[in-house]
Amino acid sequence: MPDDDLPENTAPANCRVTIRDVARQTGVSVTTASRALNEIGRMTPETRNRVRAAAAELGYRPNSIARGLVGKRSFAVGLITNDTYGRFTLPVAAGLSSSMADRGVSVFLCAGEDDAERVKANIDAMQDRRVDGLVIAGKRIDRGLPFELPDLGIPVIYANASCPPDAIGFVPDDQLNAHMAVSHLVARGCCRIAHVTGKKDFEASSLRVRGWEEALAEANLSPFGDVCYGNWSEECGYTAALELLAPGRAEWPDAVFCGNDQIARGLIDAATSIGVDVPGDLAVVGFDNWEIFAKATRPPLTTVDMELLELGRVVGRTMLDLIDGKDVEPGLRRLPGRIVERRSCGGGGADLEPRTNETSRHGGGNQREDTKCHTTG
Amino acid sequence: MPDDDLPENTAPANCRVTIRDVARQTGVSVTTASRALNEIGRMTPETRNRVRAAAAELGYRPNSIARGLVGKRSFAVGLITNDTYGRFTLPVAAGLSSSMADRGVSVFLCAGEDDAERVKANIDAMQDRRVDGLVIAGKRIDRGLPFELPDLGIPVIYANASCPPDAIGFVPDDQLNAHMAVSHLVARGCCRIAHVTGKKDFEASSLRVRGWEEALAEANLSPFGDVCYGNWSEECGYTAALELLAPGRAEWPDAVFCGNDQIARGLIDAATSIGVDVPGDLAVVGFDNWEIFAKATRPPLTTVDMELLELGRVVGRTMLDLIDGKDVEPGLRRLPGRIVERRSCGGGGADLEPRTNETSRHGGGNQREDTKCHTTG
DNA sequence: GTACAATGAGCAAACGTTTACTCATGTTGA
DNA sequence: TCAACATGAGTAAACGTTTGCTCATTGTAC
Repeated sequence: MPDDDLPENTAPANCRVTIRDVARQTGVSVTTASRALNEIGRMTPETRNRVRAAAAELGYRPNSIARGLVGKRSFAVGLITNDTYGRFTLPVAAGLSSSMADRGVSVFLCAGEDDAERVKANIDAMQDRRVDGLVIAGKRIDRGLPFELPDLGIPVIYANASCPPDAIGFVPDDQLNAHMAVSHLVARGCCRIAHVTGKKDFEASSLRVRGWEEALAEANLSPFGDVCYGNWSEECGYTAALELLAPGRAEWPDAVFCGNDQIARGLIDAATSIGVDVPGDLAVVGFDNWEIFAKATRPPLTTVDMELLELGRVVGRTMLDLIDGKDVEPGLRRLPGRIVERRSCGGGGADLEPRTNETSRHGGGNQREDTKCHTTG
Repeated sequence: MPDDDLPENTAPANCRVTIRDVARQTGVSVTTASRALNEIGRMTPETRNRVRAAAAELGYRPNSIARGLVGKRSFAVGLITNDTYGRFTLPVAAGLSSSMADRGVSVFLCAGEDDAERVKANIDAMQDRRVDGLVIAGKRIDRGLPFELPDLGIPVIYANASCPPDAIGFVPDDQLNAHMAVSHLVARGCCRIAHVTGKKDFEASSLRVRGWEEALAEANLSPFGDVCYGNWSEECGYTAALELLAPGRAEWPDAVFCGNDQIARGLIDAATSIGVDVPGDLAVVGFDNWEIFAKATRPPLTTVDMELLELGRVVGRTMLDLIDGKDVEPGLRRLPGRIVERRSCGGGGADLEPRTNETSRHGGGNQREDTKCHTTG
């Protein structure tokens, strides 16, 4: 005959303790146990504490699957990404994951790989799992899903990707970030600021160009020459530098704002190779704060950090709000980054290193100090 | 009065169609519908087809949560990683995800961030979700979890991380990969092959050193000088090159096997800067096939690809076997990579680019062709 | 002393599947 | 002709929670 009215638990060792065990141990019903642990319902503090104590003693942890089946929430979200390389997605994913984990929400990682069929299959799988929300993450702010997303009945947030008009999206504020970078150069006395960037058809490029122009205009300066477009590569920075600093030119730039850190790297290498001192003769600011590049340049690179980790966290927090049913204004939000100061714009950055003693083509002086800046004003 | 004996489905639009709907539509019981769709049990082909048709028509997709509750499987695995940067984890994760996705298994991404508490919390969360298995991924083959993992009652696989004696783990075969890289140099006629690598206390370093020695011994060659250890950085490659190629030396190497692509990058830059032609005077092979570096060197870098994506796939397939109850021999498996040929060892690689016309310190000839190789045999 | 509200707790249904059993209906073999 | 059996399909329990409802008890106001 059984000791209790509840059935014996004869489960094998690997089977976890359920709320029934807690209830039996405490001598209350499953209902009461559930309510005690979820801090809902009315009951004697004494009962609540007894249930809690039993749960702790038994090492009870609620089964998320069962909870997900009965409740409306699965406490999981899906992250669909086409960025297999992970350069942009991973910080976003890490931020998302950490901000969700604190609230008991887990993240499914789905590698879409730019293949529409695969993405569809992943989204189906996420629906089958009844995820509470979906994050679509990309590597380009002007590229989104390869197809229109139907109404899934769950919140969707686009992260670092383009999103439909009425959706909710978060991207780095490229224009503002560029503005910041250029203003940083202006504040350090630069007035002939060139811009070397990536492919022209990237929205990121055109926004950064606009930020460059805007910051210059704000300082009553004109753009130094035309924008040098390239393919985001180190080589294109190298080539652009040789052109910008060609001996035959009437005028040299005193600073270059680069569209990414690789370009900056190539540009600094080229400048150095022809005797132009960075930052003495030429200040350089990069974009991305990709440390593997930014710290490897001589001197280390002052650059823009897009704060993708924080972007991921914001996406996570917003998703939690949406899941909680709070209203969130639709639309695209552009999040500011920050300047990471190192040495390539002069001054002392965070990564102080012994100065190299390269001879400057311009006599080692800081050209910026010697030359009158003409303004457009 | 209801049209059917089954209750009306008055669910809102965002509520998905259940197996009851399929059963009702077909006029069979839920049991039969379930069996028809799962291809089990006995029934008329006609019945089975009718159920299938109804399911397709209604767009029925089984609810993974319900399925997970009743079955022993949740069709999900957890991926715990401490590699926030993602350089090593992301290919592994992508491979894992893709090989699992084909079998209907999703992957939870947990960013552990080297914080034991966080990792524990993540593992708890995964247990609460009743995952079918756990993958512990790392960025160093000689570092694992910050604590001993208790018996979870589910399969655990370590990927690119150290694992306890009786566990199952997969790592790149550093020794073999190094061996391949050096043999590649030997096959191209090099005989004074130096090795510049990262930190001495990394197991990856010592294994690669061993592979270097082994391949040399196999070719009856002696190591060229001592191993140059560094911190995996570009700068350390640069410095090492200046030392190895110093004018005062009695003998110069005719090849360098580098512990990663950044080192190779620095080394090639240094060599080029002092007039040593790569690959004319010096062949260089890297490690990692990190394209952003391997393709940016002049000439593009021949290097070792550790095939981490494939490693992830193998981990996935093994995990599926384990979940299916198949026996897998415990222990650490070392997986081979492959050489990616570019231009830094001579010959034509995949990434042909116009040759630069740098003048060689050694007269532009290929030193390797001119010099007798002394052997240890 | 009665009516009524507040309190503490339990019953049972529900979530959407899967699956061990049961059962009616042919079908076969002696 | 009847037992034994194969077949096709259904019943109901189970998975581990949550939650709407009910109910006994106690306290309170009239």
